[in-house]
Amino acid sequence: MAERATLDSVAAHARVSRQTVSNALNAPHLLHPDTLARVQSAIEATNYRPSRAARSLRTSRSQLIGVGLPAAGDGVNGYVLDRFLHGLTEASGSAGYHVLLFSAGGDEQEIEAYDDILATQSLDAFVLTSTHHGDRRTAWLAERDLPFVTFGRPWGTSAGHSWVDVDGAAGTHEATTNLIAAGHRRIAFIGWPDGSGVGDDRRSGWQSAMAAADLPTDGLLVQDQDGAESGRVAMASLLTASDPATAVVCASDSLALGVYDALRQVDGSPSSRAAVPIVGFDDTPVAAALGISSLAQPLVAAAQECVRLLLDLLEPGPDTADQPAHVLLAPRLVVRASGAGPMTSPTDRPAVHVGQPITNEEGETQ
Amino acid sequence: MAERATLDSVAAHARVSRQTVSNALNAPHLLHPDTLARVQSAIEATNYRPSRAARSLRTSRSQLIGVGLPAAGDGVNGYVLDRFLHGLTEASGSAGYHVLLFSAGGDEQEIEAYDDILATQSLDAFVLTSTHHGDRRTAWLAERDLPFVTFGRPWGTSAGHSWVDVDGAAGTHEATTNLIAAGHRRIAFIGWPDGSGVGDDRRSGWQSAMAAADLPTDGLLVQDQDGAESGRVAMASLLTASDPATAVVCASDSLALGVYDALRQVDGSPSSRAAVPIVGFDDTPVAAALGISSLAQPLVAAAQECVRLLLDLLEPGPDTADQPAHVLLAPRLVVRASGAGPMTSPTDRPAVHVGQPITNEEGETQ
DNA sequence: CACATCACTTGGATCGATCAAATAGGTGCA
DNA sequence: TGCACCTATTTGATCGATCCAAGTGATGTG
Repeated sequence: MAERATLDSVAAHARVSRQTVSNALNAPHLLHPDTLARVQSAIEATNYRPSRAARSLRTSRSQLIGVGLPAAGDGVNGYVLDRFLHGLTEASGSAGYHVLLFSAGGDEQEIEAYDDILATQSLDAFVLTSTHHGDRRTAWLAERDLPFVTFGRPWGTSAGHSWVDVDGAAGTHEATTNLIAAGHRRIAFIGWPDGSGVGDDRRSGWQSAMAAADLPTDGLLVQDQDGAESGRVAMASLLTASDPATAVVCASDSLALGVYDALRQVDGSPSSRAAVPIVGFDDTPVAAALGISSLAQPLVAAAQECVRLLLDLLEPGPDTADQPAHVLLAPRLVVRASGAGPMTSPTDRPAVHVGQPITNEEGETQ
Repeated sequence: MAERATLDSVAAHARVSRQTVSNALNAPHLLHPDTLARVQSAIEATNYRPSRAARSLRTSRSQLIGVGLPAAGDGVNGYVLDRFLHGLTEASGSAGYHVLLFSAGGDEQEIEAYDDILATQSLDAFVLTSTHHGDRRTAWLAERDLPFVTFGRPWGTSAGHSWVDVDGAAGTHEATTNLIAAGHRRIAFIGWPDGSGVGDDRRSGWQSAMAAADLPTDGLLVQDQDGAESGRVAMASLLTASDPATAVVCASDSLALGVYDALRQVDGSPSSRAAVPIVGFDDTPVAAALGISSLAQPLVAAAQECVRLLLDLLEPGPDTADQPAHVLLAPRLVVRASGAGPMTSPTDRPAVHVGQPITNEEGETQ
């Protein structure tokens, strides 16, 4: 294996000076076409690639973007994070950047990591996930003029920075409207306790859709911590009500899984599953496996937007706005349940009442 | 905000030379205790941290470890990868390293990324996941003497490199033995088609446990691609057999989910769930949510081992072995199902027999 | 013909750390 | 006294890129 090629070795090979080779890469318009061609073939021949360390030292830019991994189980679930990281890696890669991970057990610990990174000048920018009320990280970063973008709105605080987020309310609104169009009137929402920005947002979409159709929501809202067990309990209570729900929108796939389970408990026949349509959130493999409808976050697109906004900060062009930008993406409703049309109508199929294990063979009509 | 502290500025502050400050960090034993203390307080006062770029340029080490993100849905699932990345970030962080992501759509694309990284000298080492038969990546890296560790055995090829893996066979063996001890005799295994190293490994543990107890396995093995639907179909066929299974061990939680669903279809009452104990693999949130037993991979420990082996390669000590090291970790059996003892005995609860009109596909037995 | 202009190319200094070798000061031993 | 030796610290060179200012011809212009 030959020695690593350097700027000098390439220059010698092409019979030009160091700087000319450098220009061939960074400012090709300065070179005479013939020279450029000669240098490029020399670069090719020696398989030259500029040393990241040297370039970084001189330019004080590392071409690295940091992402704090949220503590497991906190906020974003593994599947969502995984896909987001994928998108981020791809998008930043094609812009010449790489993604660096650092662990972030909590705000303070994460800030400590920022401090270290700032001092060692090892990162150009940050992407924050799992924004929440009273997030101290954004203020810390803003104070020091470090470029960053958050995936998630700055709940509570005013937005002094750029962010990208998925419009949860629009998603649940669409899902609910869809169910209403299919004839449902008693559509329940199972979500999280008030106070979590994301949860409140998702709930509000359901509320607005119900309000827009003049449908009452009394007895249709259940709020509990995330998890299948919560969904199970919630669904059980919704079914025993005097005027039970005929469809359910959930703030997460975990809750949806619980709901699915509760419905199976009432009636195990496969066809009746669709009788009470369920809509989850995040479109995880679980939803796909069980045939539950779900709202898919456009994670790759979100990641691309994050990178785009970061690049605006890192390499501002002439037409780059000075104001921080905000991007809100709509989730996509993935309709599954019984492979039929948008949502099953309750007029076609009787609503499930508890106590009587309805054996409904109806099957996949329509 | 003050200027970034450099080696020189700290030296001036402590009234010593550059090199002395450098030694205070890298070779403290060379300094006089008094000098050391003086320098350290100067470092403290100026919040000095060595520039990564400069250090990297001089030492030609980046303190970065690369991890190729496997294409989504391929091999490792998001949850497992997430936890592994967490562990890796933590473990390498405490060793002074950071984790860099790069996308890897396939072997070739990944190798291209290696080439780039090699040329720019931007990474010190690699961690590979999702090793498979005929993996070209390891050979490529080994040829060029690049330090790397795989999380996953080198299936098929001989092991010329260090690796860490989870002993799937030991896990399924333990689970099966446990079920046998609880009185089960007809224990099925639902896995993947022959040829995938991981799948074959997990199957073999069940086989050896059955053999050790002199139990026949005829009609108890079903192999199909991963996914809940496969599990559902497999379980349906197992139940309709003349001598049906009373317990099931699965190669994945996805399959286990399908099995769970198929059992609910037969009998929806909650207590009967435990009648046919299910054991999944990976201990994902789905298993936890549904109360399915599962084999948890010690991902944090695996990540720590990966880092330890990498450090042996990167910073060999006097007592470091020259031979590549292999670490095999045992998964942990997480028993859930009905909160009772290890596994439910079939004598306590009647096994589920079918007889109902279930239309079965007669599927891939063998 | 001198001089400014333009297109292209070059050499020197620099980023901030580490490596290698040299220096200053003390101690031991002949 | 003289020389070797050890400790503690300093000086100069270097890693490989980019920035900056200066240098070379060729051409156009008054």
